Amino acid sequence: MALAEAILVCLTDRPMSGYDLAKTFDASIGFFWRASHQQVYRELARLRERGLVESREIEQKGKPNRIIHTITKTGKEFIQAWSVKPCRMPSVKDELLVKLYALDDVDMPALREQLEVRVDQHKAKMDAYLRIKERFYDKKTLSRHQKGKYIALTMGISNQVEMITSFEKAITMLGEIDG
Amino acid sequence: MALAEAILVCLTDRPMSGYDLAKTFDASIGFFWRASHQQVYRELARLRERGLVESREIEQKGKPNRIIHTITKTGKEFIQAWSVKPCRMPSVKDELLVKLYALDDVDMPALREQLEVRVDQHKAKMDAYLRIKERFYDKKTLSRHQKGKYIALTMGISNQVEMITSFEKAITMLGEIDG
DNA sequence: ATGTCCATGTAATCCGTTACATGATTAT
DNA sequence: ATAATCATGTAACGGATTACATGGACAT
Repeated sequence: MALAEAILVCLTDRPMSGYDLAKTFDASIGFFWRASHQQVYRELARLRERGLVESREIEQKGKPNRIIHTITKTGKEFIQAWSVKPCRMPSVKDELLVKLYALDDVDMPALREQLEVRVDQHKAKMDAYLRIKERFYDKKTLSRHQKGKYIALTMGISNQVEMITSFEKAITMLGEIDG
Repeated sequence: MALAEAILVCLTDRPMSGYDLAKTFDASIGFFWRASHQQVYRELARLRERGLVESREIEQKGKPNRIIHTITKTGKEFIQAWSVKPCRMPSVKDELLVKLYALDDVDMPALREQLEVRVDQHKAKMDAYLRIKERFYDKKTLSRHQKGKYIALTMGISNQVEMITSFEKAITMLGEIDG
């Protein structure tokens, strides 16, 4: 239920359209909270109803008009209040680990291939994060505003590294069983 | 959408009641796929309709009757087929990282406390995993059936370790900003 | 007395995914 | 020609969460 909050957080940075938001949920903040464009549009409608954002249409020629959403004072109070509330552990749901867990009843070559695909996916993510880190966050000049994003990104990177090494180790351990 | 599969995987181990399943989704397999007892009961009804499990009631005195679910031949074929299909990346949703990301608009002492709570939660999880590993999986005598669970558990542990160190690092980095 | 364990579920609501829908502009 | 980008959404479905509901046994 933190989609509302995540959207408001994005809007504290600058006013944005639903389209812009959908894109940032596919990158930057999307590394910690994913959402599709449909979810974003639906949630924006709700936020508007609750008075947490204000929206105005901007005419464009040759392109569809944009609807720019701005966080309201109530919206800012809302995220302040949210920030103090304790939050839950993220729920774990990893189908690949379920397959590993079920090793006995699973097609082994297929599983091994899926593990390798997974390693590659984590490598791709890691590369993407590293590129962003190098491009946008020069360690010497970090404003407080950037700092949080920098720390979160750093955690994202070390998390990917850990995933890569531990899936690779899993592949080795599998090899030992029937190799 | 892998709850059905996760339940079937549990039932390959031994026939179980919904209550038993709900408990294992709160431990063992629940480390990789969480589900509440309501979800389990609903999914069991569907699996029965699809002929993937068979259920029979067992009378008890002094306690409510148990309904024991057994995986059918069709059920076993179903998980074989599932095991070959590629699976998705787990979706990331971590409210605490969103708060870190939004550092500028957040109550700092509250955030720091939440980070510390989080470190403790990961430590508790790690301890729980380690205890299970020691109790049930003696490295020298691992059947193929145990092996997958052992590898998955090992990954769970190193994942927790990584979380602990990287959240601790985040706390240190936060301290540097205004300490 | 109070609470926890056993064991089953229903109902309501909310969140997430998939598919559908439009239509001009720009790049290959 | 074909596809991607910009920009907005709706509709249907399914998964997840929260609350409600029952009722005996047993421990503190």
